[in-house]
Amino acid sequence: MFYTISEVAKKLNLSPSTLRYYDKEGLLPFVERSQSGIRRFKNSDFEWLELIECLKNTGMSIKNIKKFIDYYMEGDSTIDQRLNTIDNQRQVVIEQINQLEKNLELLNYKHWYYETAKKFGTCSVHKNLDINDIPKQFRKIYLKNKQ
Amino acid sequence: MFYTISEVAKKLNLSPSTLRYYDKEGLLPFVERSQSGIRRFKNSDFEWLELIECLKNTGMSIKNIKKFIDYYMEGDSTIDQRLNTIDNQRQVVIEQINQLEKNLELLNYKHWYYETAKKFGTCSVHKNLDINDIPKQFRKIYLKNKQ
DNA sequence: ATATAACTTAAAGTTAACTTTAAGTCAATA
DNA sequence: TATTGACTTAAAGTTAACTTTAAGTTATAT
Repeated sequence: MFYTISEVAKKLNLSPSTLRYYDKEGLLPFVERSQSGIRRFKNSDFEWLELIECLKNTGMSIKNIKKFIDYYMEGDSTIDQRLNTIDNQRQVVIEQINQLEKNLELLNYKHWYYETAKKFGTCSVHKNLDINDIPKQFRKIYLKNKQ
Repeated sequence: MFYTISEVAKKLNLSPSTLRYYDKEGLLPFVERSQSGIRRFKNSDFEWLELIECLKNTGMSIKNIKKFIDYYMEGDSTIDQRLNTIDNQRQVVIEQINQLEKNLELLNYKHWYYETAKKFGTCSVHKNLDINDIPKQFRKIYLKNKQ
């Protein structure tokens, strides 16, 4: 069972030209062609595309994704390098999640800040707020911002 | 207490030219200047810079950050819009974390895949693996990839 | 007073990751 | 057989977010 570039693009919510660009950059050396040069994507290609999307979405550059694909094309002698790349990226993702959770805390604080301001009709309510009016989880950041 | 652009850059791990670029794009209208035109950052400016970094790190464009700052400069009449922007971004971040956690699952699977391949010295070990050799959490994705 | 290091602006340059365009080929249907 | 729509490549264009450069001003230490 084969898929055309448009079918694959639709499935992955990419544009055909993006897939052609990936191919040009060396990310899809395993994709076969018909006699006349048309790309014929197999089911097993989707596993690769999923990994490429994963690496891309977690911030790896096209160039570094290509390095990984190149390792793959080299065969079993590069298992170590591929394991390293994966483990590296796992750490990257863990760090990204931690960072996003910190960002979310700040946004939660700002949500409370503007909710409160909305209730009182003015941001100046925050100038004379008692510490007990502030939800516990926001007290630290509230005081830090007051300095 | 005032800070120069280099001091602020150092504290935030940005370059001075990035801060000047942000200023040019309208992100720092609250930063004061000395008589001779040199930027004088106050302590309260750091709260803003922290929020700008937060919005930037969670994917908001400079243009949309500027919109938020513009709302702020307009005063209390824009509390609603600012609350909306914050709530929107909270949803964005929650979605990003969910996505990253999915990505991490795939990377964890690939880690196991290459760890196993490393143990056996070849990726072809995965061709004739029994279902019981596969950690439970990876069975679904393993079978999906096999098709 | 002078050197030096940090500041200023405006404008041009860079980079990554696409996206579009132009010109052409191929396959299926009326 | 002719048209239509999908495919192809190469190359140029786009966009966001910086980054660098050039030319000049200011503040501080000797």
